Amino acid sequence: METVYSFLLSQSLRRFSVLRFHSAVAAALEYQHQHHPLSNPNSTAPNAHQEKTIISLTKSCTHKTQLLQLQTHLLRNFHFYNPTVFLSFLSRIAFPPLHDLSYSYKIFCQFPAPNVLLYNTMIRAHSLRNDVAKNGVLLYQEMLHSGISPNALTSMYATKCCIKFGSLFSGIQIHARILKDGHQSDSLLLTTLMDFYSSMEKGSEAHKVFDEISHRDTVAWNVLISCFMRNRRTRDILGLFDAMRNSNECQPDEVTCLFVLQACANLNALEFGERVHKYIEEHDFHNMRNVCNSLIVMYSRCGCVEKAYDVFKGMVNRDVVTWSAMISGLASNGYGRDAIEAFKEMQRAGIVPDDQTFTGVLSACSHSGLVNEGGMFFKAMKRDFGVVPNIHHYGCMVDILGRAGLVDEAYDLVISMPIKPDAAMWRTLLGACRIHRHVILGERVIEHLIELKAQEAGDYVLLLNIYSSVGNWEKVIEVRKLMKDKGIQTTPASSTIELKGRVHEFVADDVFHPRKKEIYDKLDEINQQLRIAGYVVEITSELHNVEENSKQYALSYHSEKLAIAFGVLATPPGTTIRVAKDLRIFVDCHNFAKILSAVYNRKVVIRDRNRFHHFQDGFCSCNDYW
DNA sequence: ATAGGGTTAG
Repeated sequence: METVYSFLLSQSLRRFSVLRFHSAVAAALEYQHQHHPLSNPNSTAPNAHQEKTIISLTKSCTHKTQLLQLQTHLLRNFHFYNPTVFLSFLSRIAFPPLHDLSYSYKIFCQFPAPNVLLYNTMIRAHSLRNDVAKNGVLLYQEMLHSGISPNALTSMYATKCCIKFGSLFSGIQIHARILKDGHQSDSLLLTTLMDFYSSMEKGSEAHKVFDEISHRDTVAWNVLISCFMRNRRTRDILGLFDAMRNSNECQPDEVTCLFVLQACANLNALEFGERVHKYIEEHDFHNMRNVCNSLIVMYSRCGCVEKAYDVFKGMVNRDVVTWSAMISGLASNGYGRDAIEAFKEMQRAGIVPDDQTFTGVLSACSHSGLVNEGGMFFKAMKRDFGVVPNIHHYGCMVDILGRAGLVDEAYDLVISMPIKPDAAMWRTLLGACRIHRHVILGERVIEHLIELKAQEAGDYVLLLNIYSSVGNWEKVIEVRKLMKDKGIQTTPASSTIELKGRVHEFVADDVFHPRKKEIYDKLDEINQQLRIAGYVVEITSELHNVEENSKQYALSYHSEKLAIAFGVLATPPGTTIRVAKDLRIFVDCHNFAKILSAVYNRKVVIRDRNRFHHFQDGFCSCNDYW
C-alpha cells in the first residue's frame, strides 16, 4: 500500500498541482479499497486483438455504471493503463453524451504519465462547456508546467476554452505559445484564434491573424465576416463578399450568404442584396429554408416587400420562421391588414404561431393603427396559443395605445404589467407623448428613464420637442440648460443611400462626400421647387440639436434631405429613392419627402428607427404625421 | 495517434 501512495503522490508532485495531489490521494484510497495492487501500469499490455475488443467494448457502453464495471475488469487484467485503452475510455467519459468531467478528471489524475493526447482530450472536453472552460485553461497551463509540449490541437482546444471563459490574457499567452511552437502555418488553428479575438471584440487583431493565414478557405472568410458583424462593421462585409468572389482560393457558401444578407438588411442595400440573391440561385442555395428566410428579411428590411413575397411564394416548406418573417415584413412596411391576413393563412396551413409571430402581428396592429384588433390578439395569444406576453408584446401594446392617443391607458399598462419596463418601453411611451403633445406624462416618463439611469440625448430631445410643440419656451430653455450642465451630447443622426451596390452615408451638414458641391446645389434647387409647391420648413415643432437656434435649424441640411438629394441627382428619373436613417425621421423631412414624391414624381422609401415611410404622389403610408 | 475550425434564419 505504501507503494501505491508514494507512487501516485510523487506523480502528482511532479506534475505540479495541489488539486491533482488531493485527487491522487483519493484515488489511492479507492484502490486500497478495491484491494487492487498497482504494479507497473504497463506490465501487461493487451495484444492487438484484445485492444480492439476493449475499445469496441468501451464504445458500446452507454451508461456510467457499465463503464465502471468495465474499468474494474480492465484494472484486474492490468489493461486499464494501456495508453490506447485509457484514451478511449477517457474520451468516452469526458465527451457527450456522458460528459462527466469530474469523473474523467479523477481517472485522468490516476494515469501515471499523461501524454499530450490525454491532455488534448481533457482540454477539449472542457472547452465544450461554459462553466468548466476555466479548468480547461488551467489544464493547459499545468501541461506546460510539466514540460509536455503542446501540439496544434492543444492550442486550439485551449483557445476554445479561452473563448468560452472569456479570458483575453490567457488567449494572448496561447497565441504567443503558438508562435513559439511554430504552429502559425496551421490555418485551422488560426481560424479558431481569429474567432477568439473576434469574441473578445478585438477586430483588428482578428484581421491581423486573417492576413497571416496562408491558405484562407471559406470558413476563415466566414469567421472574419462574423467578426465584422459583431463589431458593426457592416459596410465592410459587402466588400468582403466581392473580395471573396474575386479570390481564387474559395467561394462564398450559404453561411456567407446568410451573413451578407443580414448586412444588406442592416444597410438598406437592396441592389447588393439582389446580387446576393442571384448568387444564391446560381449556386442552388435557394432550396435552403434558412437562406430563403434571410432573403425575406432582407427584402422586407430594404422596403421591398413585394420581392420578399415573391421569395415567400416560391418556397415549398414554410416554417414558423418563414411566416413570422413575412408577417413582420408586411407589418413594418405598412401592410398591417395583409399581415393579419397572412397570420390567418398561416393557421390554415397548420403552422403553430410562437412568441415572435405575435410580435409581428402586434406590430402590424401598431403600424396600421388597429387598436381593437391589437387588444384582441394580445388577449388571444395566451388564451388560445399559450404564448405568454413578453416585453416585446407589451412594448407593441404600449405603442398601439400610445399612437392612438390613449397615452394614459398606455402608462397604466406599463405600470401594471408583470414585467419590469426597460428603457425602450419608456421611450415608446415618450414618443407617443411627443406625437400627442402630452407634457405632464412626458415629464413623468423622463423621470422613469432617469431612475433607470438610461436617459439618452434623444430622450431629452423628445422632451424638448414636447415642450416646443405646446409653445412652452421657458421649459425648452430649462431642458437645454440641464443638458448642457449634464454634458449630454447629441449624437449626429446619419442617413444612408445605396447606389450601384455602394452605400453612401450622410450626416447633417455633411462635408465628407466627394460630390458634396453637386449635392448641395441639387438640394437648394429641390427646396426652391418644393417651396413653389407649398412646402414650408417647419421650425417650431421639431428641434433636434440643443446647440442650434431656430434660424440655423431652418438653414441646416438634414442628413435624410442630403441623401434624398443625392438620390435625385444620381439616379435616372422615376427610380425609387431608398434612404435609411438610424434615428427617427424629422417631421420636417417627412413633409419634404411627401411633397418631393409628387413634384419629382418619385417613390421615396425612408426607413427610420421605428418603421418604413413609403411616399408616393404626395402621400405617405404611415399614420404618424399628417 | 485525439469527436482539428465558423453559423443570428423571424
